[in-house]
Amino acid sequence: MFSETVAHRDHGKLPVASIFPASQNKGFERGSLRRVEAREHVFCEGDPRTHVFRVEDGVIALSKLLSDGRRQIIDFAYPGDYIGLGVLPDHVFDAQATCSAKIRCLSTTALEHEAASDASLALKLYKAVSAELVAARSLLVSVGQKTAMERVAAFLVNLHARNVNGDTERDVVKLPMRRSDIGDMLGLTIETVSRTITKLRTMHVIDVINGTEVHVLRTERLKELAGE
Amino acid sequence: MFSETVAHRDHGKLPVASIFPASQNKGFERGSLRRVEAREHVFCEGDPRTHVFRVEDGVIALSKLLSDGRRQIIDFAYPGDYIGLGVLPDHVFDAQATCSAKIRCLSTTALEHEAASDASLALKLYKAVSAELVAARSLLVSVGQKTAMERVAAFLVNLHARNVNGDTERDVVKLPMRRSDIGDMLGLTIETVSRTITKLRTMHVIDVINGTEVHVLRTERLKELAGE
DNA sequence: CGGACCGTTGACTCTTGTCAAAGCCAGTGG
DNA sequence: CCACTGGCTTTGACAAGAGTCAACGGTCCG
Repeated sequence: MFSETVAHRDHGKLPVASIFPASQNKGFERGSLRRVEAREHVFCEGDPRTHVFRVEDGVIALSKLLSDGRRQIIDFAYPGDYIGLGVLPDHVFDAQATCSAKIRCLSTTALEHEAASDASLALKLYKAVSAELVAARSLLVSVGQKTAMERVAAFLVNLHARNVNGDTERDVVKLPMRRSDIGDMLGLTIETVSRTITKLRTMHVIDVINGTEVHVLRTERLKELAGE
Repeated sequence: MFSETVAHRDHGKLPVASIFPASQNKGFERGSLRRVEAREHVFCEGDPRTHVFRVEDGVIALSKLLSDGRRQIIDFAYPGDYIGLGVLPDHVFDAQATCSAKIRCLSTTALEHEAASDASLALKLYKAVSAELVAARSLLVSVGQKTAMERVAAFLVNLHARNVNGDTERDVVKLPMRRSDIGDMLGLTIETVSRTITKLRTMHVIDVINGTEVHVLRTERLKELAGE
């Protein structure tokens, strides 16, 4: 069913920043590593929330589905990000790899048990979720108020700011997801996403290689187009 | 003429809340009460985050502005809700009363100092922010994927579920905000909001008294229209 | 080579936005 | 008491941005 695609072997150093205190971790750092193929689900909405995951490699799309199949991607989780935090017993969204990925699995019960007596850990959870909240609201502003051009530009600026490539190729933004993923995140169709990217190309603001690698030619112009 | 047009961003007049000793502060219990007139700002984006507030009465709209004036309301805070939680030193959105309101002011520094050594308080913060995150993502799904009718219906269902009126008048939903506030939350214009509400009336799903009091006539139908 | 999948492009449709005018209600002042 | 004013909502006519449907093209892989 899932064909074996060739693994990325080139993943560089992983972000060390962890919400789990190294000094007193009860094995949190060593949760089992799991490989997830492109399009494979890590978990679905409604699944019991037995684990929290840290993305080690690849990208995980977090999404919610309507009954008729419409999908809203609420976040992309990149290496170093945690997914599945929260206080509810079940997951409230789907998590699905957009490309081949690796994730570390961490026990929810152990985490919560630890947090109940460790204020600094609880505060780290607080901060992690607060950061997610800021991101969600930022996306909400895009989707609620911006034009297609502004949304796509803001999306690219956002990816650009993450600087996933490290210092080399500062102005190259990889798009490790399909047009449909971008569209489902921005509340646009794949056709509109495609047309908008084409327009950015004709405006010489970006260049696109193989449809997946965006070269930002005019950063400031792109930021202007992102609409504040 | 002393009507409520006090306040375009008059946060310079923000009264300083009294700071209760941290030792007595079980996090959320104390703080001075402040009255906020309709349209008055509690704080603005960029203001130093010196206080967290609990809504005691009325409704506070939390919003973000684009440079050209477009506004996205990211949440309505009702009595019992907290506003201004987070980890950043400054506020990242505006908070503005949609109608006359009362709020309790709580010192940020006292709260954070307390939370640093009290895991249960820190966990409460974690849970409060997690709940905000769930709400923000739910709104994101509406704005990103739903039609105008579905958004308005979902908005009404959401208010209906809060059951602000207590047990009496279970199917009456007060709208203590303007059409422009609803529109800015749902990513619609006031005209579209108005037309959609009119359509719901002609469908006999709701009835509207004085434009501000919605009687839900067919709850199930309204939920269907909300699109899952 | 052929098929599956994805992205691009074009023609056309339609929901929602824009602009404009009228209605409604509350508060005010003659 | 009633006309006037201002803020907000409703309604209508029209425009436009994004969606829909369809065809084509490129790439990967068996």
